[in-house]
Amino acid sequence: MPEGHSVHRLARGLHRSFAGTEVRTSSPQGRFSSGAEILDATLLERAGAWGKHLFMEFERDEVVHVHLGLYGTFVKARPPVPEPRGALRLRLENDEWYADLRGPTACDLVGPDGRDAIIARLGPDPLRRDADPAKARRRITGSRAPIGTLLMDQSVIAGIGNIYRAELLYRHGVSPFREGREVEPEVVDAMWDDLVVLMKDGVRRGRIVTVDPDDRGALADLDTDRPASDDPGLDGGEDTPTLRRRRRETGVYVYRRSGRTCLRCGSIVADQEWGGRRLFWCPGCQI
DNA sequence: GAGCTATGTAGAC
DNA sequence: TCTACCTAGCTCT
Repeated sequence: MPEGHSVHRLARGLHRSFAGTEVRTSSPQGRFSSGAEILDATLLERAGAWGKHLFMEFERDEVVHVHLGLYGTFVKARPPVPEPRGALRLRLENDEWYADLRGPTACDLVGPDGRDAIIARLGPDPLRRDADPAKARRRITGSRAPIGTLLMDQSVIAGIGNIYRAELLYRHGVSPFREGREVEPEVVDAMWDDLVVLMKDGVRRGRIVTVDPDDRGALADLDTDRPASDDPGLDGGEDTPTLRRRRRETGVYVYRRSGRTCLRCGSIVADQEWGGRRLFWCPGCQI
């Protein structure tokens, strides 16, 4: 599910399985046929991510840029390699692994200059060691745009999506409608530091959890009639539809919890359509 | 099984 | 501002 943490996780997985090997490439769907033909049997040197953008760098300065968009998937598995089905944009194969890319917004051969041009449009990425949070602070505290809009702008911070936006603003008590310049610089810095921790945790878990451990039981009580402590395996291991649902419900404070009770103040979590996306916030806690 | 919804962006108009 | 992308999890029947 493509917010920045999942793209980084994906890039690491592809790097581990394909870097240093000659990769067979194909585009059964046909929409990346020319690229797949050029890349076939070429050495993959590295895979990496910047925000929600994935880059696979091959020998001879060939670079593939992938953006999963809203519902793209890139799934890696061990052979036997199944017959292609559906709209399979790109398949990577070596002797140990194969990986199938479906439904991306972007899958292009861009070269080093194209990669650099894409990165130049992006703001600092909290998951990268070379990130400069001062750039994000300057963009936010110098803007009249609402902080809820700024956080989703990938040129301000790369990798945040709708969930991290909603949860980060909640955790810091900031209304999404407050102008960027009205948010104190020390609050922006605290939000950045928090985001680094949350997104690293997201990479490790493979899912977004923003609720502090002490709050999880209380939130589960609000969302269901049963205490969370009755549910071993809530934090991993066992995987059933019920557990998946309860993990999602207890993993976030406000995202897709509209109409439910805020854990901290008892207000009803609100939502509205805003800039083409659904916005979730607590009118009591976030000012 | 059908229908709905969504963690997003690029490009056309 | 609208549409394409055309997946996959969830809810309802």
